[in-house]
Amino acid sequence: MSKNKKKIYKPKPVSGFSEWLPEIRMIEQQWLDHIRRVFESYGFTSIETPSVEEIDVLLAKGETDKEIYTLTRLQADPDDDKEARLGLHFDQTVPLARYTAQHFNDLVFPFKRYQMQRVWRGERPQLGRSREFVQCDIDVINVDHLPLHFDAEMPAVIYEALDGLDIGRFQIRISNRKILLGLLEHLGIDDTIAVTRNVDKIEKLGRDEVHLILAKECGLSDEQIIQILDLATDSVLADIDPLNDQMREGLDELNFVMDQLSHLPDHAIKADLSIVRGLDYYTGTVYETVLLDHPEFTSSICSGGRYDDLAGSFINKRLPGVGISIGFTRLFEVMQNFGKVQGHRKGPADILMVLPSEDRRADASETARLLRRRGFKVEQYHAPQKIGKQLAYAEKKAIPFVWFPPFDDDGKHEVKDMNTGEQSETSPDNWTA
RNA sequence: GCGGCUGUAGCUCAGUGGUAGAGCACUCGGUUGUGAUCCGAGCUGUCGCGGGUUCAAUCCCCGUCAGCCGCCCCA
Repeated sequence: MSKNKKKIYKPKPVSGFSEWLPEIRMIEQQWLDHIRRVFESYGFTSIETPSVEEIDVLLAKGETDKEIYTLTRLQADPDDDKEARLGLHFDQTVPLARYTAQHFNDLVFPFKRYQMQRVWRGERPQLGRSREFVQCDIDVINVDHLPLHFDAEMPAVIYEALDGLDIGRFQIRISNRKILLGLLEHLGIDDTIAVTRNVDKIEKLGRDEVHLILAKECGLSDEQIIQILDLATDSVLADIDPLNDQMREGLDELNFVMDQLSHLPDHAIKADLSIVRGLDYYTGTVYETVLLDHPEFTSSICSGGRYDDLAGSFINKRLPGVGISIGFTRLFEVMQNFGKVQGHRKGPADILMVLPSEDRRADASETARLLRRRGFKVEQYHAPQKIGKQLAYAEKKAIPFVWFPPFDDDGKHEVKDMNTGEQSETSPDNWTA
């Protein structure tokens, strides 16, 4: 006898693309449902844009360092460049800009929208950094002018959204780029991107290390650096003297936002001038969020900021906006890694309906329907196997109740609580868990 | 994109220059309508892939791919 082996493709995960077992997925859905409810409670409306955009759209803001996955047909003629070049979106802000410009006449401004979709970046994956991940974005966009109140609404929404998840304490750190940029202007420093990018690393590398980098890479004098680092690490806003109008404006805005958020717990909100975000399209308020109870994970799990003109590349209108984005997959994956996400239920069913025998199937189905109509989630066992087997199935799937319909015409309904082992007579009309 | 480490069963891993093992998981059984424990039996592998050295390679050498970690960047 020869083993007639069929060729099987050994399944393996693709790095940076995660998938969960049913019990974990159930928790992920609960988290997403919660976030969605909070977003909607503030009046944000849902949109969904395609996974792909034209490459030209994705690059409209001149971002070249993002690793974009492109989309081509396997059968495409490699010499045929007439095909539209498509790429998977790497964030939800660029699609939002395109969407807003495209549907400008049909949208109501200020346009408050939320978007919870996957995005793709061709990066090297590691814990908290995937190549495919879900972001939960909220943004508000208005025409010409966007009131500063919205800058304060963002952290308020995010606080509620994150507070409902089991992630321990967290801190939303807020700053305003105008403050540091004003100082750089005052000091006559032009290469603001390099400087801000390094100031952003103060917490990670320490003040001294950043000092060295700024001297070496940006060619700043000790005096300049000390002024910059003093500002970035000074957390008492009232002590800061504005050196020009830009700084004054930034300080006023930041003070206003902090003032509006005074109802939140102290630890959850902090003005932190070292937060500047490496991205240069933010023009005012900026946000970052860290997990206080898990300091070993230092990256931000929720960031964003204000931009003066979202869709300038797509429409001849000035559309200022402010937005913030929960790095959902990052957060979920990291919390899983810390053992904080533990699935118990392997399915949604509350009740497993036992099938006593084939000729009792109609009766079991009817009982199940009755219970479903009363709002219970009921799964029917598929075959009239031994009761022990049916119970073992409920046990494995962690279904909390097992329902025994009558085994014969004179029988009674019984229900068994799988946690306590207790079993008692009942009726599908009035049973409650 | 750069650097370090690692690839053996579905999972966690052990092992040897003479083509492999444990635990867990999975399947079946321990007779009637009741799970978690226990006992018994069974199933599972191109030892990541390609080449080299050797009578002989899962083991040694080279390459390659993949994964993990750090950097870069960021959610």
